[in-house]
Amino acid sequence: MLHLDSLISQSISDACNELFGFRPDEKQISIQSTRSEFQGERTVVVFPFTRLAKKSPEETGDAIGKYLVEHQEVVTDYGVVKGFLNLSISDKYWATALSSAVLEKNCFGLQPLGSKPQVMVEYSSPNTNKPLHLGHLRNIFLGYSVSNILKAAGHDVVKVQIINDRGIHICKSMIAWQLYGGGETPTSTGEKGDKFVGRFYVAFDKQYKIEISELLASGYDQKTAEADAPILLAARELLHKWEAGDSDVRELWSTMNGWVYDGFKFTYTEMGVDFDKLYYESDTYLIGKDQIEKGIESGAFIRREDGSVWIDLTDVGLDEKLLLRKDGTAVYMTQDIGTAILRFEEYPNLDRQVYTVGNEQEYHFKVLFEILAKLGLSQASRCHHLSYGMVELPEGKMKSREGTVVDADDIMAEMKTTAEQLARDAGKLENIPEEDRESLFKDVGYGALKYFLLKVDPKKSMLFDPAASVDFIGNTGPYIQFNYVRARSVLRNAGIDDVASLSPISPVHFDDTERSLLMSALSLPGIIEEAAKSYDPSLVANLCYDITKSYSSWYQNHPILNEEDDQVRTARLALCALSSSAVQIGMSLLGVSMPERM
RNA sequence: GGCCCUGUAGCUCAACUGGAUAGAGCAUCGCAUUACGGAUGCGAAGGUUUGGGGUUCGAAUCCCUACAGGGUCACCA
Repeated sequence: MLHLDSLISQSISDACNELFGFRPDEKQISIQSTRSEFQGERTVVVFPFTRLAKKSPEETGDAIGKYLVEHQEVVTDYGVVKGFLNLSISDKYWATALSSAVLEKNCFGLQPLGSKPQVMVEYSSPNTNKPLHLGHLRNIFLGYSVSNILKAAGHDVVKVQIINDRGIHICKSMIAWQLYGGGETPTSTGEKGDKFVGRFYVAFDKQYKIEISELLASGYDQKTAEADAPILLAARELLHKWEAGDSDVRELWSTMNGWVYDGFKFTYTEMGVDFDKLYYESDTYLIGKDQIEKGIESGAFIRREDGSVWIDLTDVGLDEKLLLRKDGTAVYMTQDIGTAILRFEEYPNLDRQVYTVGNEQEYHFKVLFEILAKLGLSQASRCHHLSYGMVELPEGKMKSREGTVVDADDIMAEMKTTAEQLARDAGKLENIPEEDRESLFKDVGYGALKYFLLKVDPKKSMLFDPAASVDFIGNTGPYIQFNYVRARSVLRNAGIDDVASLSPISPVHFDDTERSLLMSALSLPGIIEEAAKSYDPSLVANLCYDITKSYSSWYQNHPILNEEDDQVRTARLALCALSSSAVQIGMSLLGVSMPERM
């Protein structure tokens, strides 16, 4: 909410009280931007008051408008159209709002750290056997950005990742490496560690399929063939040895995981994201098992005759769910229970926990939270699944089998090259010093990618069109960066070192274009708050675009440096400064860095 | 089949959470350049918000229903 709106809202409440003898509650007072075809900047919807005021919408609006002009100095004029009260705001208000926003400089819209409770955000948490792909990019950028936004809104944020470093899937690539690896390592082959291990995971799958079809040919039924394929049995054997602490198996396990981590680390650094703490499933699954034992004692869980442990959630409309296999080994859910509990123990001040995980796991998290509740843990209500939709390609879903998976490292490299190519085509290359190029192309290329993935409402599935994503015009990251660069250039040419020196700003006349630009930029604090509440970076992305579009259009026909009237010139410089810093702050929340030149 | 999500311009997305004549970008067509950075700006065209009911001052938004698409219901993670 605009600061302005809270002033107006208060006065409306007073007006209703004095004129009609009732105070509307906050939710009834709806203030929005005035449509451009009408006079004024803010519009109040008066319908909610008409019943209690016992007057027609027009009369009600007129009475409130009159009251506001008399009692609220920021309101200079009003007009009533149907049930809508349009308010004109004084130049003086805009000037002071601009002044104080400019004074805040790089902190505009940011709440003091720790003014809100501590929140933990989990994101990324990839399968360690598969290289990162496009879907992970959405997850990672989303989680990182939500963390930034929560921090900006004043929360103390802990960024974490759960590493699924144990389990049957890991054993699959281990057995494949033992069988076909011939002792090679990422160093010996020159491969990126995660890709190297991923190759063996694929090799496992290939062999597994061959063995299944052989078994089928010799008369097995599908289910038995899938369960009894020799290579799968070998992987299970490894899992047992691992759980028993066999030292050879553990050593191979930690070596191969090390390769994967090295590979991921490279990609994270390239993306500019980081974590405060890593949780490893191998450390938390035992806690989960303990909890399950407790749950059996308390009667929340049931142990069946074959030894497997289950929870019955049919009473809350879910199914029965397996918690421990009959051989006593842990499943995915087991460690998730342990991890959730461990986190709240380790961070006693933790208010809530946010899991950034794709929407295909909505059911899983529903079950998890329900289990925590059945265990009698109050944390259950403080867990939130930040669910996001899939990224689809023009030709449909990504399928590894069909080779349509878009690899994360590949797409990032491609974005960087495209940035360079476009700079060359635009003839901008010679203006950029050699030593700055690498980081500039990363800013622009990765910026385009991050913005492209974050501008869409997270919960919706989205289409990734490679051609459109590398486009640098229209609603794209580079378009925003470009206009930022131009604005910064104006400020440099004006010789402004410290934008705070522009304040105070005299109440010059602001025209419509200026008012709407100003309103856009001033809404940053409210948008940050809203984005933090709804875990939605797209709100911030869209605001950055709005500000940029307003700025660009304003810039086209409002001279700044060439303006002769000193007061107007200062006001315009301030507007330029505010717009650019608001955009810079917003984009940084998305994890996009803004170049000074491009 | 049960449960969950989605359906807005040719395409990709918005719409301040129930507010005025549903807005942007791309693509198409047209206009503007002695310029503080044209990787720009302005305009035209493009809509029965999947169909049908309902709720009310007012619906893309809430309810019911039909249809279409996706997800999920593993001793996988």
